[in-house]
Amino acid sequence: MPELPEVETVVRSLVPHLPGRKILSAEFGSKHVTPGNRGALAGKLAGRTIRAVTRRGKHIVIGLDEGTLVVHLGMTGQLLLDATPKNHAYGIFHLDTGMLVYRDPRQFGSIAWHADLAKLFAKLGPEPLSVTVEEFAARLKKHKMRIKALLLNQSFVAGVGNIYADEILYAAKVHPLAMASKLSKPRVALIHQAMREILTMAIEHGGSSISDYVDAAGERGWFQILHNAYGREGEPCLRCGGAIKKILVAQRGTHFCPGCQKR
DNA sequence: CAGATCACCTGCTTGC
DNA sequence: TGCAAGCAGGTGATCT
Repeated sequence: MPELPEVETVVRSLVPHLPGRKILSAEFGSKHVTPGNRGALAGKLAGRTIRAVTRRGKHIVIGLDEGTLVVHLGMTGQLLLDATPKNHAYGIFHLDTGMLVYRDPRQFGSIAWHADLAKLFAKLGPEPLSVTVEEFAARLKKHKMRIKALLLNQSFVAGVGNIYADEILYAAKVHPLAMASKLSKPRVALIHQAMREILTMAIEHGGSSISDYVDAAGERGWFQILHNAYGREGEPCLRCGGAIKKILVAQRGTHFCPGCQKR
């Protein structure tokens, strides 16, 4: 589910509600989502006051009066405010008023407490909505990788996932298998601009709900209706009318238009 | 370093 | 209808 626009939407839906609230207690029920000593984690959180909720890449960063709670939604994670815990609720935070529930059927997400955020984020690339075109171009030059694989690499830019990588390359008319370091300056600028526009528009639409993504209030996003490439295999390209093709790049399903996207 | 392969886990869709 | 295979928004380990 969750790439930068979805995580940003979840964060924005939490910001009006969480800061100032106190975590009275917490319970965790998955050794995958919360590896290690789950009782110790609950102990770390009990009594803490939430100061702020922000985002870094695909991570939800919940600043506490002592340390930081970092939540990653993996593929199917949901952070729900004042929801009744249903199946797959592997994290429950009892607040002074209401509760916060973490659901994650596939358990690929993670919940952890960190004293040192700098260490956790040391290998993360820049934010795609903040990185300048100059820095973006300079970083591209350093990698002999396929552009699609590079966009997915969180140490290159933090937050782009499989849906938005496809949409960005479609908008920029760049073939997903193009070699990153060999892209011309104008094409790099097109990718950079497309990245900004697509992610910004997706945030404005509350992200993309393909199957189970919802924000903290349980609201679905609407950007999926504006997808031009992702999930449109065999359907006509909205620019040239040719069929959208699906191939495998970096082991991920990759949708593009062979007619408009050149290497 | 690039990148392929596999693994983690559940649930939904597809094909026989 | 039933069942097995395939696939899914992510990431990290391991091997070539």
